[in-house]
Amino acid sequence: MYVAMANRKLTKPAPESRTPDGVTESRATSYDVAMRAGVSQSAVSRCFKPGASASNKMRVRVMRAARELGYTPNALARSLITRRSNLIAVLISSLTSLYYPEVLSELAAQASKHGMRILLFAVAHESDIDNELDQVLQHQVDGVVAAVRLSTAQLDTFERRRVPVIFFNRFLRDTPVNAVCCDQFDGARTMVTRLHAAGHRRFGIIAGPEDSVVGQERLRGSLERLGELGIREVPVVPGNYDYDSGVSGLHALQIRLRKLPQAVICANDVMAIGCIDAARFDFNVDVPGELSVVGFDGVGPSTWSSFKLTTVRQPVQRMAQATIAMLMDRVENWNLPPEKRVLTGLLIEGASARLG
Amino acid sequence: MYVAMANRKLTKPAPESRTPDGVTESRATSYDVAMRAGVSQSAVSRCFKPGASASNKMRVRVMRAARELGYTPNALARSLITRRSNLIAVLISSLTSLYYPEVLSELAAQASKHGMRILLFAVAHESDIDNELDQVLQHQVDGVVAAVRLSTAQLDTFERRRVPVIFFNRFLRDTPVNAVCCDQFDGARTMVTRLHAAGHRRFGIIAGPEDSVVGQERLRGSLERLGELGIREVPVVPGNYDYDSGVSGLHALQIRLRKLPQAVICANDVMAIGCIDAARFDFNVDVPGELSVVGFDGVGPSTWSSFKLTTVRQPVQRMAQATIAMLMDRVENWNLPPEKRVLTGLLIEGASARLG
DNA sequence: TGCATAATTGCGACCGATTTCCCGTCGAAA
DNA sequence: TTTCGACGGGAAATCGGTCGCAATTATGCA
Repeated sequence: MYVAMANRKLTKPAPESRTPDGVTESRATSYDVAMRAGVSQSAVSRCFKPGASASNKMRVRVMRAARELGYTPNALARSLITRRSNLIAVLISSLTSLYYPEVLSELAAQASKHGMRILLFAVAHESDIDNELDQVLQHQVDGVVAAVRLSTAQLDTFERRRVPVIFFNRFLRDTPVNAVCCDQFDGARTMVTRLHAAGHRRFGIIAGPEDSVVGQERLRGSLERLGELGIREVPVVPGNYDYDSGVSGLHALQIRLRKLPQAVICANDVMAIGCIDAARFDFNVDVPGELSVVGFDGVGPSTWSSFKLTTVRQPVQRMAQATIAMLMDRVENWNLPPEKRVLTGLLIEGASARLG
Repeated sequence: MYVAMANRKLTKPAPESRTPDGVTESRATSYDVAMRAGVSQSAVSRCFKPGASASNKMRVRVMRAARELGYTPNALARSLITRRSNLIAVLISSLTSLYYPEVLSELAAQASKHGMRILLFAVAHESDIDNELDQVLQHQVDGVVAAVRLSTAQLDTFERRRVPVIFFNRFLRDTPVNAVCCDQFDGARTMVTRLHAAGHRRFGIIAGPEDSVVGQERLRGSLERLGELGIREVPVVPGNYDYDSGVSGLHALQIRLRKLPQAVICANDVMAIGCIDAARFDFNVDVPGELSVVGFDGVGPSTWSSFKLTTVRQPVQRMAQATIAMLMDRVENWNLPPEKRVLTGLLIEGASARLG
């Protein structure tokens, strides 16, 4: 059997931290393990690779030496040569919302199943994105999950470098991209249909930010269906997805209409909750008795007794699963054609709207 | 001037993706940039390092070539040689709570300021931790922020590898560790003092999980102060931090006492909210008129009009800032002694408790 | 027992940077 | 015009792994 690393470059000075007994205080490398086990360095590498050929005898020796030295393979070095970092960049904007943490949590769980880790990029402002994207590229991530807007140019840089990108709940119009979405348009139509069937005629809408594709789809779907049902001139007030804009949204609607509408469609749950609170505490109006309020997302607090929100719940878990699955497919096989997977939301008949 | 990389290993086959004009379809390396700019590879490296010496002339040439090729330095290769990954591992348990996403968001923002990225480890079950820790080590993170429990053994593996660990809002008893905490004990005492001063005498407590140091501190502080004020035999029911256990907690207290207490101290906001809802909808009792309910954390929904929670808000932003600052100090200088930084929570006088 | 075949395992190139060492060049002082 | 120091920038070692190739050993079968 191979005895010692006689041919190891002698120029390498032993680090000071290396103690006489061969147990290093700091990180041990595969060389150290090899030396201690009396095998070659490549043998150590093989022992740590599941499919590789290695005799049982050697495997035992190496593993023992590794344990004694507290050896852990260096993922950086591995990634450098294999060109696989096992890292997924997740680009996310407002982690402070109620919705995204749930998404992130599911993404992390799914990624973990595939042996991937998540490199988090929480972008506070849209302007920061370019800086962050540069970091994404530098870290050689295997793929990207984007829950933020990306320009065509930004998308192109990933395309050129063959880094697959999956959009989560948003996409670029007129560009073939990979995306997993919940069908906001359809969800909004369904919601309107139900409200209309229950007899509501005077509607008000608190929309999402203009730059939110999800919000715009929810708005489009609502307006289209309302139009089909013969209801036009629906007042739409802007919102930015937070509680306060739900509150101020209802006030704005009341001012616009000179009275409250019968039903308010909010572009997300948190605004719907704000709207309910405004109705109850500012206008002293009963929900759903005198006013129906609906939202979108199905976040945790929507089920709280105070709200029992009528909403369209997004199948976050299935969406995350689909996202990671699509991403992994494209990590393995760069050439797969762009694909959009659209899941359907589930209408939750809470108690914040009179549904007949 | 240096003309071409004549001495570059000729064994390296030109990748197929490399097009004649030198613009690669895939990733460009510093060699490619060097070749195009007509300089050595080391020169390229220097141009990308802020402090390095390089003439203006060269800098311009290199940067132009880099731009043309879409070159981005490879962080893996850099980290391998510099032994700095610029990665911080964040170990977090339940991202689905209302509190942790805020923490994560702040940590990410602070880390970004120091040029660090966050490698996210969302541990679903305590049993997964060892697996995840192995991954943490493999990825050569520069430091760890732990918002989960770690055993002494687990902490030791980091210690041995000289990876600094900062605990966030928890710590190991009787072990010198780095930690940033909010003074839960003190916060609880303050809260009790105020409630007592307002005339409350019959208390109930909905505690956190037994394995939550934070929850136990809040409990200890509450009980100690209550004892000092002459109030003993306070009923304590267990909870697990979620809405439902706030609801069931109040029911349990009612059963235990055969009537409702005057004030319920909940180990966190979400349970307090559940408790309020239970009071209102299950017991038809007015909060704070007939029952005072208080929580801890100061999460977003605590300020909603439906709850206006009286709570002790944690200075999350300052805590995150302190955490990252401590971590970076220890990344630069391994030898700094263990330190605990304890910040004080802020009592928010909402409207869920009668405070006199 | 002998030879063909299969299973191990060592060697060395390579991934893409950083950094030290060292030499050539150029400007300034004499 | 000559000398010396500062500065610029090339060569090469290095980080810690992976993997193709070839050599060596083990095994199978007649």
